Amino acid sequence: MPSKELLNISLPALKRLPVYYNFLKSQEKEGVETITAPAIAKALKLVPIQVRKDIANTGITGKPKTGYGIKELLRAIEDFMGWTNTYDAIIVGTGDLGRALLGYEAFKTYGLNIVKAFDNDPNKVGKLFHNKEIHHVDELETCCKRLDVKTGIITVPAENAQEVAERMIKSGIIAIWNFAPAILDLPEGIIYQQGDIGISLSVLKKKLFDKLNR
Amino acid sequence: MPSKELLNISLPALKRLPVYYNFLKSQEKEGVETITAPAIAKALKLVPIQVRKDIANTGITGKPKTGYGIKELLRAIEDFMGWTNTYDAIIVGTGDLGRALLGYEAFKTYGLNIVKAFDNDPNKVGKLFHNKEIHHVDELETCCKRLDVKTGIITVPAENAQEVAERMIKSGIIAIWNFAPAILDLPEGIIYQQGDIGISLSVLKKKLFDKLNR
DNA sequence: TAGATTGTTAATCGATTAACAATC
DNA sequence: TAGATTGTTAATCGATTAACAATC
Repeated sequence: MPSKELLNISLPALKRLPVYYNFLKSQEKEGVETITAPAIAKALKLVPIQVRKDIANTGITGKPKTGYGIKELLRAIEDFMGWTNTYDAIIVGTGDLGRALLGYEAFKTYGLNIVKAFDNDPNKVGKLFHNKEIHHVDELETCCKRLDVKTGIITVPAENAQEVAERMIKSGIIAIWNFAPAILDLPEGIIYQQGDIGISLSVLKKKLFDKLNR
Repeated sequence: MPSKELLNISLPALKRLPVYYNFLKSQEKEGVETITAPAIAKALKLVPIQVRKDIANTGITGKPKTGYGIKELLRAIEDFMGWTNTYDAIIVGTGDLGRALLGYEAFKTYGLNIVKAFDNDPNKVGKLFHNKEIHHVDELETCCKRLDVKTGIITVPAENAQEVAERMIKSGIIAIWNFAPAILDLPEGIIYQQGDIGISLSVLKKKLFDKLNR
C-alpha cells in the first residue's frame, strides 16, 4: 500500500519548484526584474504551459505580456515550500557523506539547520567537524527530546540504518532523510525521504548504457 | 522543449528497480531463494501489480505460486540497468561532497569507476584522497581524451558549474552528473542527471512543513 | 491598436491499477 | 485438487499539454 498523499501539489511539480528557484536566483543576480513563462521554459527545457501551471501552485499571479516579478516569485516559492520556517535536524553517521552534509551551506536556503551530529565511533566523539561537535549516538534520545528535534538524517552504512531509524523515532523524530541504500521498515505517519544517490546514478548510467548499446 | 526519451521504461519504474535490488540483496543475504511480488510489495509499500509490471521490464519471468528466483532477479536487474558494464568517470571539484563521492563504495555495484579527480586549487593538486590523486583542472581535456572517459561528475560551486560542464564536453564527455544547484545550458545529445540533493530535501521539508501547519 | 502572455477549462497522454484466464 | 500468484489485456487515474478568451 502506498502511503496516502500529504501534498496538495504533484510530486513532479514540487521537485521542479526548487529548480525554478535556482534559475530565478541567477537571473535576479543579473539584475533581471521580471520574467515570462516562455523564458523560464526555454532555460529549463520545459514547455511554457507547464511553467505557468507550476507557478500557479505557489498562488502567485503574473501579468500578460510582462510575466512574473522575479523577487515576488522567489518569495512565493520560499513561502510555498516552507523554507522561511527553519527546522532543526540531527545527523547520525559522520563518514565522508555525513561530514559533507554538515558543511552543506545550501541548507540555509531550504530552512534546515543541523544542530548535532552523532556517531558510534569513540574516536570521533568529541571532535569537531564544520564547527559541530560529534556526540555519541547513545545521547541521541536525550538530545533530540531536549531540543525538540523533528528531523533526522541517516548517513550510516546500510546495515545500521534500520536500527538508527528506530532510535530516531524513539527520540521523537518524525521526518527521516535516509542516505543509506537500505529499505527501512517504518511506522505509519513517519515522513520518509530517500536520499540514496545510487538511484540518481542509476538513471544516468542506464541512459548512457542504452545510448552506447543502441 | 523536453528532450526526447532515451529509455524504453518509464522513469518512475526505472528508479524503483535499484530499490528492489537493495531489498532483494538483503533477502539474499538472509538465505531467501525465491520471493513473490506481494512480498516485495509489502516490504516496499507498493502494490503487487506494480511490482510485477516493474519486474516484467527486466525480461525475467516468475512462476505462479512461487514467485521469482532471487538470484535470477538480481542478475536480471544488473543486466537491464547496465551495471555489468563498468564505465570510467572523472570528477571535478574535491570539496567535501567530491571527496565523499571519491570514497563511495557503492559505485562498484552500479558499474561506475572514478578514475581521476580534478580541482583548480593548487594546494589540493597532487594530494591523494581515497587513494586518488588530484589533478589540476587544466589537465581535464588531455586526461579524458587519453582515457576515453565519457562520464563527468560536477561537485564545484554553482557559479563554476557551467564552465566546468563546457570543459567536460570539450573533453569528450557525453554524460554529466551535476551536484551543483545550477541550471546548465548544454548542447543536444548530452545525457544529464541532476544530483543536487536540495531537491530531495525540499520534498521532505515540504511534507513536514505541511504536516506541522495543517 | 496589435501581439504576446496570462489563467482557465478541456483534451490527451502515460503511468498505475484492476480484472481475469493460465498455471504452478 | 484448491488456492495463490503469475502475465496480459483493459480501465482508471493523474499529470501534461492544448485551446482560447481575457488582458496588458
